[in-house]
Amino acid sequence: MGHHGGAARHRHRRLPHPGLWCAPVHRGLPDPVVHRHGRRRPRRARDLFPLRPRSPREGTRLTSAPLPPRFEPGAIERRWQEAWDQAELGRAPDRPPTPAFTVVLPPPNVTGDLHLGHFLGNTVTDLLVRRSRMSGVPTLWLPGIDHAGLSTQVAVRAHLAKQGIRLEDMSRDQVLAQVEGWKRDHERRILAALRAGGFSLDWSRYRYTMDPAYERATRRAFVALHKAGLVYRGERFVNWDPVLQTAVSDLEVEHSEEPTSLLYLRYPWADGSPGGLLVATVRPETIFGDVAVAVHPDDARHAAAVDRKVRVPLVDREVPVITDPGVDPTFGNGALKITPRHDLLDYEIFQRHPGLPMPPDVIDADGRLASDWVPEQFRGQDREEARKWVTEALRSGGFVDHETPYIHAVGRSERSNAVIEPRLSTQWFVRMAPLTPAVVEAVRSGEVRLYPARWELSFYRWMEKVQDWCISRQVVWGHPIPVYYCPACRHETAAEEPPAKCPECGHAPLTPDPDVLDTWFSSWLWPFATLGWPEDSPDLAHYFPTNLLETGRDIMFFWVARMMMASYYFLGRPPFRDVSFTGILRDLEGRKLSKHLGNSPDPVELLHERGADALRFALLFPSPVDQDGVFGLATLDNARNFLTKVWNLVRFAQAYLPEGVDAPDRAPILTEDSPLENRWILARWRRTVDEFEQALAGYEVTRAVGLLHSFIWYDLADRYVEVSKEALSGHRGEPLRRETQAVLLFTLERTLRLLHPIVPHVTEELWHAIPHRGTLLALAPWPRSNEAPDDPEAIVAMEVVYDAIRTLRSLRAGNRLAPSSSPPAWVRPSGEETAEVLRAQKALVLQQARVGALDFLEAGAPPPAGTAPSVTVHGEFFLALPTETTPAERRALERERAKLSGLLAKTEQRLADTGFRDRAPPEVLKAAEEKAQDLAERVRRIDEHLAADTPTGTG
RNA sequence: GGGCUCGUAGUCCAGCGGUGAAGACGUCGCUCUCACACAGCGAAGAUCGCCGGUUCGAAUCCGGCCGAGCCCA
Repeated sequence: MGHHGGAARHRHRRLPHPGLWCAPVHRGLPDPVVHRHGRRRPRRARDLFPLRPRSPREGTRLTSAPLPPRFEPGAIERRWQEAWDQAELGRAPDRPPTPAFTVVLPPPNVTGDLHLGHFLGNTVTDLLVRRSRMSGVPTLWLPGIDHAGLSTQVAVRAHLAKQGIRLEDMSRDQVLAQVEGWKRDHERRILAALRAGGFSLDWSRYRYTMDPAYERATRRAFVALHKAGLVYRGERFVNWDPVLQTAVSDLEVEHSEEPTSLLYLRYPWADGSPGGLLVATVRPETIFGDVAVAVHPDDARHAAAVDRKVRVPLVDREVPVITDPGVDPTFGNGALKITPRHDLLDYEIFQRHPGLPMPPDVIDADGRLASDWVPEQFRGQDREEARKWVTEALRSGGFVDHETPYIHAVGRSERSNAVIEPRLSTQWFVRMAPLTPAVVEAVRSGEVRLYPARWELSFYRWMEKVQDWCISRQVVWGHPIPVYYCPACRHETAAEEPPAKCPECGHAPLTPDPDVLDTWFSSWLWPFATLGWPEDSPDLAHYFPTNLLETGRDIMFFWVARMMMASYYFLGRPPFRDVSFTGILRDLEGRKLSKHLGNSPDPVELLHERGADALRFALLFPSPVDQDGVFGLATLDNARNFLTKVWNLVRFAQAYLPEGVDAPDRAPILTEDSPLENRWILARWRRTVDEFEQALAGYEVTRAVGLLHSFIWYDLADRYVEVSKEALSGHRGEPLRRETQAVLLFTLERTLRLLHPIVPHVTEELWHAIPHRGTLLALAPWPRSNEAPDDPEAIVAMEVVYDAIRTLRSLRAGNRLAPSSSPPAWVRPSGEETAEVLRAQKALVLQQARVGALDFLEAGAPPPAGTAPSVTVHGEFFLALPTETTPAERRALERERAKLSGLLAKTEQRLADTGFRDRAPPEVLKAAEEKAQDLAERVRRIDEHLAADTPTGTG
């Protein structure tokens, strides 16, 4: 494997690492269900209403054996991953017949391993990608990795240091060999992790930022920008990392506030007059590079000092006192020493005063004092160390007037944590200003949308003040800068291929630029370079612009913004339509999950312990994707419990579905006689699909997953299954049994399809355990809500029924009735509609509330004796009690009364308010009036019950 | 210094102008009822950070304060 040498020849059309994860690849699809334990399926039936008889040609699979009682993810996940590979599930067509849905994977850095954040982003993407694929849209999710130049070299450097080897002591080739080895190792681990997560990537299009074609694209971009004058070389202030000895970009510097000491130094007057000028500094070690002392022109305190000369302490060099508006008069004493090579502000002031001499670097590339401007005894000392020694010397020389504690803004290199040394040096830069307008306009016009949209503000703000981007790095690992210098005429040539001789003077050979490019200079081409740019490739035509970028907002500026710049510049089009920012995962203490803090579990380990599906579900379910989310082990337990629930739901269905059932092609046609629960579950399913889709359209993944979760658990499992058991057992007649089987199968099968993009493995397994059509769930058509009928009345009616059931159950539990007892109950419905529903669904109430009878009371009829009452929105319920009303029950009634009369008072108060009557919309007014009536009625009834006091006997 | 986000039951969070403030974990009862105790049923638990304003009406909008976090200099 090693390098992707093939990349240059044709586009990759092979699994990148055969043998990497697929032990022997199985030839066909795996046998779906070959479980050994479990009960034998009961019953047989044929001619199922309204299913058609099974026809053998249609690939319908039968339940071959019951599922084991417990869900064990390990073997199942491996099996289906192999099946998907075998089917080349992720592979996008070369010539998609219809517009495609494209996502590029943010390429993980070969620096390290995947962390949970990657898994979160990938799970969200896989959800959308699988859904798109099932919807019949040609779908491409393109994987790849990033060489991550500087950070990988730093990682390898640290790794070698542990063995006592200094990277700096190795030759360039040795370093490259080391880094290559590291890359191969991590690439293997990253790819194995991606696969274990069940992510349906198109491995045939796998890319690497250093494969030859990609390198060529990077060179093309550089040369084109160079030609356009947007890439230039110049001596500028850069952020210098003295440990890694390279320049880094502004974004790679992390700012923090650190305590230090502010020294007030007395610079003696050059003419020998007593006293001197007080100059405050936190960096006394740079004193040797001073060329002036500056004060603000309006600063009256120092007016007399202007144009005089002072002596730099310790070296006695004479420097002028100058004025410059850039001086902050509130800092220290208002006098600033000017060290042009070691501070950006000083440099700017220096440039406005042409008479000043340019000093040498008094701090060299590795952060040590150097140059003949530095007294011999300090040369070679490290900055930190030198600060102490110089301070000491200043003190003993009597130059320190006083010192104060000071909070200093310090920039540290993201990679080495070394304090950044601002340094004047010759580097390559990208001119950003010409690249930003198209990008800002894209977001403003909505051509590119950010989710959540509130990040747009930070986006604009950054764009407005973006500085030129330093892209040269003085390291080994990376894309060489494609510039060649002529030793003879000094001409510099930027070219995609090394020129044989100097195009100016014909001299040969030329000297290549020794530096490499910032990693992001290749990453910013990712969405189109992976599709074949700069070639006019078919993939670019079919799959670009991409539809979605799912990434962390920590790289919004590093990557997202820059990709947009590159894409608009090179292709004149956006790189993607939607950008969805994944939240940041936190632990229970609210800390960011990070390797550094040691609070970040290894996702691969979790995955092996708990299964990919559980991990995926845990990441999506309680973790707001657009906010930051909390991740803990409780979350994983939750996920496991849910998956077990689904598992058992299918086991239940298996047990009640007869042999020989065909897959549900469409929803069963219900009739006038169909029971409420069948109408209801289909209507609920339909509504769930609608809401699910709506949530996903706005990338509200958490909400979408939550909707499905509660539908499955509370509607399907808790209610429908419980209610339909009677019918499924055949106790309500054969036609109803067949209809209920059909409804159950349809709902379950379609729900597994909906759930599949979230937890693909277990749903694939379960789908194969029930009648279905097709070879893989992953390839089954995406459900449409209108497959099931809309039936709002059924939904309302079921709420009424469950209110009754809940009320009666509560009375049972509150009065400690034996579970086996089934006392009679009465209801006085609050209205005719409720009465009608309850009358029609009486059997359902009896069964679910376990009451022996439910009789309806007339409006004026006295409450039955010996009963416990409860009053709800839908009516008064009475449950016969074996004994008299308990004090506990009386207390419950009193509490209910207090609550209701409180509400009533509030509502009446509102109604009495003329402002409310005049200004509130009529429907709100009406609702309030009805509510007041209802509350008053219920309070009155409770009062009746309380007044009746002791029941007269047993019902 | 500039900007952004978040403070809702013991914990995590939903709701973002009119619903008796949703759910999950945890807690407390009762059930090992023939898919599931990784479960079911029932119950308790919240002055929606504090102060003021706008409005007929505020958890929801505005201002201030207090607390937590993030980003940019």
